[in-house]
This record gives sequence, structure tokens and C-alpha cells, in this order.
Amino acid sequence: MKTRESFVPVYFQLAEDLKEKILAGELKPGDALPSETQLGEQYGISKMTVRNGLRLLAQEGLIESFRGKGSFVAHPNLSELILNLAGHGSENPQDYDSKLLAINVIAAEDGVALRLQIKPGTKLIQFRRLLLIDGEPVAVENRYLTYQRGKPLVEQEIKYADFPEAVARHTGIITEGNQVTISAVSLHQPEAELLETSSGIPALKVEQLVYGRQNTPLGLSIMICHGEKYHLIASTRSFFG
Amino acid sequence: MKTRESFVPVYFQLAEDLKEKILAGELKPGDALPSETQLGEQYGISKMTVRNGLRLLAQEGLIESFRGKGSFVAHPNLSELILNLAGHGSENPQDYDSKLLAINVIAAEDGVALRLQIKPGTKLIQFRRLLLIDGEPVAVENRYLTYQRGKPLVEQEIKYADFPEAVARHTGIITEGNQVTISAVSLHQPEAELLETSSGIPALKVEQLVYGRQNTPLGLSIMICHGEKYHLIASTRSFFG
DNA sequence: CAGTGGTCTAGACCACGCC
DNA sequence: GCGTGGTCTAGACCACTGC
Repeated sequence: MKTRESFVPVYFQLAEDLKEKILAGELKPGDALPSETQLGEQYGISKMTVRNGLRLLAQEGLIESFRGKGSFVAHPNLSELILNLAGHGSENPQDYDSKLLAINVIAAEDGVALRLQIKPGTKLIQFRRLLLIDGEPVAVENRYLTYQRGKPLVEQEIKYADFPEAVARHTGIITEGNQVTISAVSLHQPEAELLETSSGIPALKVEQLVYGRQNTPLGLSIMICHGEKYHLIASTRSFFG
Repeated sequence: MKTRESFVPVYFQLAEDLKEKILAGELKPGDALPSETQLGEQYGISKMTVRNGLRLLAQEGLIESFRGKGSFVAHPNLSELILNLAGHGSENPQDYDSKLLAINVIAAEDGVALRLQIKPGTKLIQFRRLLLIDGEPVAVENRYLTYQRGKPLVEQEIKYADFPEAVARHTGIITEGNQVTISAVSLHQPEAELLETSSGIPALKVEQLVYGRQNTPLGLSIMICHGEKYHLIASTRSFFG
């Protein structure tokens, strides 16, 4: 603290200071922090500024606050991970490419209809893509979108956009939810051919359901990935940004 | 607004109000919001209260603010997913059980040593667990922890704790990062036996690396999951908490 | 009851973007 | 220069917890 002359905001310095104490073990999980009023007096800053700093720590999951009781050092819990689907786990996004295989208007088959909560046979837009890394095919993706009258899909959208973003552009509705299911399957013949490998080898199946308001399913993406060539990577944000 | 008599905080009402406008399409991605001062006048509240409300929207990724320019409706982007590893994707956590197979002190083999950034042959604590759902074995997990003098591992910790939490308790260091890699593999004979199935069928391989400060790897968990019995599910937080 | 966090105000000054 | 968001203050009142 004290260094009021710094360019770093005071509430940020307070947060760093407390964070140091927590990470060094001076404040252990479950311990109570000084009250906001006390912290304000200690550091010579106003309560609102203290709260601003504590909010940072709470956002990082380092502390928890309870009205009427106090603020406490949280128990470590890093089981929430951020899975970045846009990057698909590679550090070299420039090596990515995708090839559009087909766009069709189809009648929904039972499995897809179930997931999209529509009647089997309803018209859907389907498009198939091949994902390439370094020119090598690594995954086949099938996307299904609920059909919207007078909303033609532009190829560019499909090629470059994120799936939720593409759904949002097509339906004109901001997507609100997203559920991904990951499982392991054996590669079937049609996909194996596209991936230039043999059928039967292990593959990752990544299903992504995009929801709009009122939990209405708007789109479904099913991606079959070559198990050896393709990995999904997720990481927590580090406490040190 | 107006309903100042409500129990809902004013800043929350402001956030809901703007959120409605955004989700209804009244404010489109890229549009500028009224300035904080203007919003304060419109709603008859102070600037700090306005900022409190805008902070909520920013946290949800609905708006972005730029000093000197203004606040703008963000472009939808739901490609970041929260993967909850503690729950392992089931809605019925009560059906979970785990069986400890073995705890050993071993010398690190090359693959593990590489990931933990230690010299091959260094002493490690290894423990193997079997994960059961409804009494059925669905996954085998191998955990490796860097050996800490005078820090015996308690069986309870292993059985119930989250991996990052277990690491934190054992090392006495708060874990700071977490990286998970998911890939598809073929089930090998030893795991197949434990999972009471045949080798060669597809399986999910989930590797979790836990880091401490200065990006020091503290622990490694390798989980082999039955591809058909086990799915990983991730979802975005909905805008409507 | 006293102490806590949660909300809110009406000002102030600053750093930045833009004209 | 003016308008913007970002920081900060010194108060106030409320809702809640726990004694």
C-alpha cells in the first residue's frame, strides 16, 4: 500500500496485498478477513474502495463474503475449467482451415430431432465441414440449424464463424446457452474415409447444443475428431493475469 | 425502474432492464449504450450505482466498456465453456463412488516426469482409483503427486477431495492453475479388466495437470474412461442466473 | 444489541479518445 | 476542449448474523 503515487489503483493494490497473504499461507482457507471497516482504517481508504478490492478476490474465487458474518478465505477449488472451443486447443490458430463439404435442407432424423426438441421430419439446414490442421484432415463436423424463412445462410458465416455466433447471426437471436458433451467412439467408415484413415480407430465425439431464450434449442453441432491427431485442451485462468 | 420500493437492488434492476433491451434486439451488438452519466439521470440514480449495474452486464459478457469512448453491446461469443470436473457430468452426484486400488511411492517414468517437469526416477506418490457410477466401474484414474517430506496422505482426502484440492492439501500450496487434455484412445488390457469390459473399445483419456506458483507442476491425474458409459458435459452459464 | 456486508449518494479528480 | 469511463471519498441507511 502506501504507494499512493503509483499508477496502480488502490483497490488493486489492496487485492494484491491480501492475495499475497493468502498464497503465502499467512491467511489460510476458512480464516476470516478483517472487516471492511477495519481494512479501510488499516489502509487509510474508504469502505467502497475496500469493497472494490475484495470484489476482485471474490471473482477469482479466493474469498467468499457473507452478509452479517464477514469475508473468509475460500477453500481452493479449481474444478471449473474454461474450455475454449473456438481455438480447439491449438496454440497455432493460423494452421487451421476448414472445407465446406455440403449444405442441404433435410428432414430431421429422430436423434437430431430429439436433441433440438422438434418433430422428426421438420426441415433443417444441415452442413458438413472438414477441419484441417496443417492441411491434414482431423475432424468432420455436422451442423444442424432450425430453418428460418428468408434467412439464407452465407457460406462465409459457416466457414469462419464460431458455432454459437453463426447460430446467432442466422436466427437473429442472441444465443444464451451452450452445452457440450464429449464422448469416445469408434470411427465409422464414412468419417474414416474423409479423415483418410481406417475405420474402428478411437475418435472423440463432441456434441454442441446451442440454446436461445427459454432454453429453446437453436442448433446442434456434432464433431467427430481423429483421436490421435486431435486433443481438446482446457485450462483455468491463472490467478496472475 | 421507479419501483424503488422493491427488494431488488436498483443496480440489478438497471442491469435487467438493459439486458431485456439487448436480448430483445432493441440494442444490437456494437451499439453504444447511453453514457453512465446519462443513465444516472434517466433512472434517477447515482453514477456509482449505474456502474454497479453495468459491471454485472460486463461480467456476463453482454457489454464491453472502453475508457474515453463508452460502453457497447458485445458481440455474442459463447465459445468459452465451463467444464465441471468435480461433477463429471452427472446430475446425480449421489450415485458416485470411488474405490482406492493402491497407493505407492514410485520412481517417475519418463512420460510422467516430463509432464511434472522433474527428473525421471524422482520419487512420486502414485495412487490408483476406480470410479463407479451405480456400482458399475466407469473409469480408472492414476494420480501422481510430487513427494513431500513428512506429509502423509490421508485416505479420506484421496477418496473424496477434488484433485486440485487434494493437491493443495498435500503440498500445502494453493493450486493456481489447471490444464486438462482430453483425447480418445483404445482401451488397453489392464484397464479393460478393471472396467469389466474388453480391450480395444474406445475410451476417453482425461489428463489433468495441476500447477502451483511460478507454473510449477504439482500433480498429474490421468483418467481412462469407458467411452460408452461415460460422457463429459460442459455448459455455459446461462444469462439468467 | 453491536458488528457485518450490501446498497446508495453526491460530489470529486483522473486518464483517455476524439475533434 | 469536452465527454467518456475509472477511481475514490465520507458519509448514510438497510438486512442480516450472532450474542
